[in-house]
Amino acid sequence: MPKRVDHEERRRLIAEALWRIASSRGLEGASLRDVAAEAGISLGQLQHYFSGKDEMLVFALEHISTLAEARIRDRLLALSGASTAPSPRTVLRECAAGMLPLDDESRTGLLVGIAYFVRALSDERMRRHAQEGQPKLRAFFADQFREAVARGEAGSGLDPELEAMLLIALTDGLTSSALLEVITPEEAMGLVDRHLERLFVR
Amino acid sequence: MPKRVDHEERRRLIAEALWRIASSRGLEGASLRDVAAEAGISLGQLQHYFSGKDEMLVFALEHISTLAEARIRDRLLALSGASTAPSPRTVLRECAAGMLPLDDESRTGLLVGIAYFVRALSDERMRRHAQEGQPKLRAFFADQFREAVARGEAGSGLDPELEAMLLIALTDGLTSSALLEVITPEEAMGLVDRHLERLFVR
DNA sequence: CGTTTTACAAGTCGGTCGTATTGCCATACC
DNA sequence: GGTATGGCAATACGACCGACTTGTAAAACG
Repeated sequence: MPKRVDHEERRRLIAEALWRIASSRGLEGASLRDVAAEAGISLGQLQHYFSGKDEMLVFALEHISTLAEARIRDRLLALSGASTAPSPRTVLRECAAGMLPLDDESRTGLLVGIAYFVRALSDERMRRHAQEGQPKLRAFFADQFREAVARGEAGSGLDPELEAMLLIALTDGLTSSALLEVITPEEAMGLVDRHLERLFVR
Repeated sequence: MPKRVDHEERRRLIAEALWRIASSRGLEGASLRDVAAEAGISLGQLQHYFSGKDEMLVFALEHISTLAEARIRDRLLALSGASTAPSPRTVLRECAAGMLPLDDESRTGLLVGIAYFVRALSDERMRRHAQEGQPKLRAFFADQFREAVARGEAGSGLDPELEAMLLIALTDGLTSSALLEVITPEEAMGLVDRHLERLFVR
């Protein structure tokens, strides 16, 4: 055998090349040849690491959602490191911030996510993947709202599950507007704050 | 010349065939041949009515947004016909309902809209089109909120412009979730009601 | 040291895409 | 009634696409 190569590492490299293309030209506009060129490798080499286009797509999706999750997790860890037990409101704000296209990295990630979202709309198998992530996030948000109510930081008339869905939908919608440049990412964040301010007692 | 044909009528017919494909397979999956087949005509005939694919796409987009607008307008007219001067809250609720995928027609329209939205993300010219619609809707929503504040039906601390953006973003986000079948359209409508209930005084 | 296995390159294949070309038929007009 | 013209069909073209096959070099292993 020739030099031993870390397969996973190479696959990640290729996935990142795919993101760069998908975020600028869309997922449909990312051919195997384009991705290979973007990654600086040959088509043959790319095919050596993925059995087909579908496998590459799925791998890249799982990898990017893992990264996005980690990014938010880091954000939360940094938060709970500073003071003891951050308030639910702060946690929710920070999560929402992590879901908005506030920097180039998350912007790229969101564009890629939308490309997959579109495919999920007409692809049964992809839809399953896309549906999996949301309940987990919703449960986490709901927990935060529950905690807030328990602490008396939010009104008791507040339904944690419903508010979780509302906040997620709101963030998603603001993300769309921001990506379309109808509003700026900063305005989007301001609107999230506005929404949260209404939910939590002063 | 042979039999005279209503060009606009034919173009609309073709546009509707395009929607049916775009709503099930996405815009990228709609080739001229597919659209022609769906419309029950030959590729040559389709080409006779559109100078190229781009022109067909733009026409279909303008046509569908016109229809969606008319649908909501009808809804509002039916509303103001029943009683005198419907409350802003009712108007906003009805608009939001018109923007959600509550029936098959609006569902198809939204899927097509998303297909265009995606293209707009990476296509400068399409983005202009997409950006145009929102300010008008936002201004209308803001007017409703202003009216509500003036009538004393909503708290005076409410910023009409911000609330308009929030409601639009929320509706968009809920639409995405509903199309992905993470929530049902009825749940989406319920969440809009929940949001509106918080904004308006009881 | 020879064999096997891995990493990669290059080319080919059938298919589909948007577009352009060509031609025929039917009709309206001079 | 010839002819110009609009409606439409058929076909071809060049550029891609994803998948597959083949060839080659190099490193690990017996």
